[in-house]
Amino acid sequence: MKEFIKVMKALSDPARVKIMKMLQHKTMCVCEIQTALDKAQSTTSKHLKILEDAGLITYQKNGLWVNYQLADGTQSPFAASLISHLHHWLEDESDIKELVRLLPAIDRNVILNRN
Amino acid sequence: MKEFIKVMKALSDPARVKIMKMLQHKTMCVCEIQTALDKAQSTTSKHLKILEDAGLITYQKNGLWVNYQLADGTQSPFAASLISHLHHWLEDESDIKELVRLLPAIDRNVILNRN
DNA sequence: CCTATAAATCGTTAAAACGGAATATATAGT
DNA sequence: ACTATATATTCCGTTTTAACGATTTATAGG
Repeated sequence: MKEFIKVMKALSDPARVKIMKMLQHKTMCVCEIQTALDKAQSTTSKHLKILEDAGLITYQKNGLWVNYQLADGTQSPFAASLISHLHHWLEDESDIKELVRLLPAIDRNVILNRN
Repeated sequence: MKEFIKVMKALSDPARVKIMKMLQHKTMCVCEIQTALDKAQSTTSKHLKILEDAGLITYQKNGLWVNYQLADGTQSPFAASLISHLHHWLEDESDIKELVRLLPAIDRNVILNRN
């Protein structure tokens, strides 16, 4: 029950759902996700932790960067099912479509003025 | 998005998940659900309203009684999907199994000392 | 070792969620 | 009309959640 509640709670916040929808398009670092959500860095980091604890996302460290991606669902059957459904759910929502449209422009090198 | 969040939030509380699992076995009135959950009447009533708003349950009035049952999911595709998954999800959880085991003994006539 | 920097954690505040007691509503029976 | 009663709603205290700024941690590079 706890595990189920954890997954449901994790997906009960619009910012976290947006993270899931973005990660279905590409792996992203914290600063990229933060930019896309337009939230503080600490806020973004906490949302990511909640999703990770629920088994919905995973990360790989690469130097200073932490790259987040969708989990494969092996941690939790509930997470697995919802990850799968989310691939088609909310695709027609205008805010999600807008978010996805802006995704290609969101790049860590651009965000941090490098090239 | 709002509709999705509403469904997820509705299923983010153990008491409400228990209600869903009980209703998959039988239609129940508020006083029966209240007894099973061991919560105050007002609390129970509020949980039911949240589930109903999310399209997860419906009710039929019958005199003084209000009989709640699982929704058919026509109100929301998210609700439909989760109602369906919940039929097999959590079946092995000990607290759910105990709840279901006690269900046959929970009867409005017994609760209200009649007959 | 020192500096820079991406991300995580801590401290605090405001808003939302949950709980129960008390009250209101609605319907059945007299 | 009056009473009884099953459920809904209101009010209020408590707990949880989300947000941000500030600080800490961890790693890369000089």
